[in-house]
Amino acid sequence: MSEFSMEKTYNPQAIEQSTYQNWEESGAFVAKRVPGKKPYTIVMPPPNITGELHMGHAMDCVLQDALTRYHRMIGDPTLWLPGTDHASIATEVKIVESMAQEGLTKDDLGREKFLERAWAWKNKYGNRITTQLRRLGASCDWSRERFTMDEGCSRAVREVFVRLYEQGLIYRGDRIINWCPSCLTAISDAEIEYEEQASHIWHIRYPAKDGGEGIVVATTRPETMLGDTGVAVHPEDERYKNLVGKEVILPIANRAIPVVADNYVDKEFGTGAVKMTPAHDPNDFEIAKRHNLEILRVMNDDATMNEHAGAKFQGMDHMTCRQEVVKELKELGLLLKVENYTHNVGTCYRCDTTVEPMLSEQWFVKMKPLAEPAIQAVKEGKTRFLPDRFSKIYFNWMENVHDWCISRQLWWGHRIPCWYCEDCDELIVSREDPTECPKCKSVNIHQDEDVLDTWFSSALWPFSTLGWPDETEDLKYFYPTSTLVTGYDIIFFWVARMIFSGIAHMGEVPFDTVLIHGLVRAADGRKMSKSLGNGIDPLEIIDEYGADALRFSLCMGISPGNDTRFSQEKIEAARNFANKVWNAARFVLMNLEGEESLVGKTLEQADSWILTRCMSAVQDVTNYFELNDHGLAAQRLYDFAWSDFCDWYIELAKADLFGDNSERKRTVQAVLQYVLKALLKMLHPFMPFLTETLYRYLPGQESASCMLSAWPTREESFIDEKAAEEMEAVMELIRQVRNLRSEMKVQAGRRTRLIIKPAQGYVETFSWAEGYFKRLAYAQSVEILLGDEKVEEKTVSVVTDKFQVLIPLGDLVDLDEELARLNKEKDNLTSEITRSEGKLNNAGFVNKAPEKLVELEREKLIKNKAALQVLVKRIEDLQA
RNA sequence: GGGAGCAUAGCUCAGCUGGGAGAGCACUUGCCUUACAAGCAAGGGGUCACAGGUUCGAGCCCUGUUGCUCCCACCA
Repeated sequence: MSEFSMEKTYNPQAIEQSTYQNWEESGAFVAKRVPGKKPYTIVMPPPNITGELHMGHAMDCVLQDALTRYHRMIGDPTLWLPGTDHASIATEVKIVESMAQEGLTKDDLGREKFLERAWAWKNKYGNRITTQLRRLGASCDWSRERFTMDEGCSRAVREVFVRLYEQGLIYRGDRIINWCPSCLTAISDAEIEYEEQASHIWHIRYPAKDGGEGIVVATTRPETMLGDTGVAVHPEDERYKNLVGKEVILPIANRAIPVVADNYVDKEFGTGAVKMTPAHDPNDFEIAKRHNLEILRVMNDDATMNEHAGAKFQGMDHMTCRQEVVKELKELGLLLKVENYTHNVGTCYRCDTTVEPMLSEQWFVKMKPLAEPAIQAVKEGKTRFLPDRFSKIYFNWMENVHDWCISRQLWWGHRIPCWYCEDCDELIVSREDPTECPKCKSVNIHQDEDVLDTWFSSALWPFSTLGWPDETEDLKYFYPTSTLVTGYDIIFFWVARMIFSGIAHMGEVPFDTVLIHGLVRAADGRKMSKSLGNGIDPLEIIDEYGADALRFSLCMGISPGNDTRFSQEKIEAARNFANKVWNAARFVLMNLEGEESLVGKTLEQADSWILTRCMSAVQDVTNYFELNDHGLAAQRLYDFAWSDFCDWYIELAKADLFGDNSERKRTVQAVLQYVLKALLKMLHPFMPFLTETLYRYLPGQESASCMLSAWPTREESFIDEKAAEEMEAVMELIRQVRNLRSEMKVQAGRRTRLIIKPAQGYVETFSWAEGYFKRLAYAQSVEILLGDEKVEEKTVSVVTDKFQVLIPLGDLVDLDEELARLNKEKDNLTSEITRSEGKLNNAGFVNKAPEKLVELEREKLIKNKAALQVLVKRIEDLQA
């Protein structure tokens, strides 16, 4: 035995940082273009620089890293491109918050100073994030790291904006947009979250101008009536036919407004009459356009009422105004009814403030022409979603998409490349910053104050990061990318937009496969969130349990697209597994004497068994990686490592390792080495630190780096099903003996004789396995009985289709108990036989089931019948 | 209003194209057996939500029902 020494317990802290540094410095993460060879490419969903990484990022990162490492090992030129996102609104909100603690506002600083702060923020948090990714073990190509606001990405943004503008796909116009009164910016439809709120629906009478009853409208936002410029009814509504074309008086404001007929109105809902507030409701806006109604905005940007609401309400917050309006209507006797009503209220996804639909001049992307080819591409399978059900979500969104509001009244982001001429009103959209108006040559031009929606730049990520609009070598080689790994929560925000952008600007979809994963939830199933305070910091977990344990716990037992819960038990189980692998390797390494090859070795059943199992694991794990199913791959490895390799083969190997047959010893050393190496390689995508460390301890020249080693392949010559099956029989006997001893409460250390009567064909098998029985089944001696000899001693026994084993236990044997046990066994066997016979007597089964299955059933029946015979005889003997 | 997911052991979840229900944790029992007590061995525990249907055969496919979760949607 060598002087080899490893800690008894795996200590990840001791190795992780230096291992990572070693990888990174070696340049092993840097992707190389290999002409003629198809690359494997992943662009990392860039984390926001708003703060720290959370568990969701960790999961996303780990899944990508596992795929990256797998593909690197199977020999693909592999690129995993990392980066971060400026996250315009989210970051700006954070910065404004931090400024508020110093008593500062944006206006105190001014745009320039504010942007200085923002860049400082970016440097701080951007670095923090990349550090965190390194701690997780992310093997991404840092030499290609990008930021959505770096020079290249900004150039791409500008190019796309100008192109789309030139193609008429970007336009500026007055539309109803979602306005966040707290962030003071427009936001897109996708940035709204709906919350169900208990509220009321107010029924208000608008008297007729000619003094008649007028009309009753229903509304959930009474304060907006101040901006009403009409009332709409259904054209076929008999109740209101006589009012259409006439005017009613808008109470409080005392303005006369027309009643119009429009098909949009639902006769059945409310009173069947809808007040029209075109400046504060998208539907009303559309109807107003059809009927040339006036558009009157009554709210300021901060959701207070403006001068159009009337002197009484001007400057009042709209919710206060609501109360006042209701009060006044009541006094006027025009408030007919107040009903309880719950409805969905849109809120800002960044600050949770209720958004107000408002008329505003903004920039938009015309979506229809972009969406159509994007729908087509996924329908044709050019990009496939995994799991497939997410393509439905994608289609549903794409097919109903509205024009995309892309301008934001913020400072942190890509400034809109548009200038206005103050002299001739010319609008200049340009790739280069203009110095004068191209039309009137005036130098009095100023740039649009707004920035672009943050998703405008993320939409270009798969190609802007590779150098577009330049035709770089990277772009030509790595685009389109292979797999996009992301959570289902950003399919609309991001995935959909990347797909149409890729098609529009590259002429090709950006990736083959979109692998969607679920959310990481807290142990109780709730979402991890800052407001609940139940978030878990991945770094804390790494500090305590190690990165590999975290990684494995995020992969084990997950299924594609489904949420998973993060719990103490899971991380501990993963940590224990890492420790198990560590110790298995420690044991193997302690018992090696240099490299030992399998070439020329004579394998015994146990060796063939583990090699056959190993090949099966190689095949399965490879297959699971190809299917992008991390959960199954991790599970398969766990079982193979723990059950097959540790619990069985290492235990079986001890007999030879500690024995005096040097040839056997060397064979077992070779097998242990081979299987351990294969195991470490397959585990590497999940547990890179542990496997890399152990791998480098292995003797042999291939062992410079696990990360750069070749993925194991299925070696047909190692597969010996017959030997494996014999070994299974031996293992079965060992289990049965252990079971019997346990049931009989045999003292743990007590050794006994084993008397084995092999079934036909198993004589050899059990003869050579004597050593294993001694070691693993507490046998003092093993007797193989070939005939029908009666055993006179008091024994307990087990009968299976492969053997009968008898254990003389002297006083421990209670004859009645043993008989009862055997009779129970007999019942089991009998019912098994009945079941088999029933199946085989069923013409349907015999004729229609696969032949192989029928044959198996027949064999089973024959074996069970034989076993039953033995059992019956045994019972008779005992009773005699 | 539309769509999706989930329902399997006490808990958390696997279960590939249908062919005798699995893991981890928890629980019971016995073990410090010279890799590992973060361990070893053995064990208990499940009408696979419910009702129909297809099939020789259903946890798996089809229809419906119930319960929970989520997403989308401009009904005032």
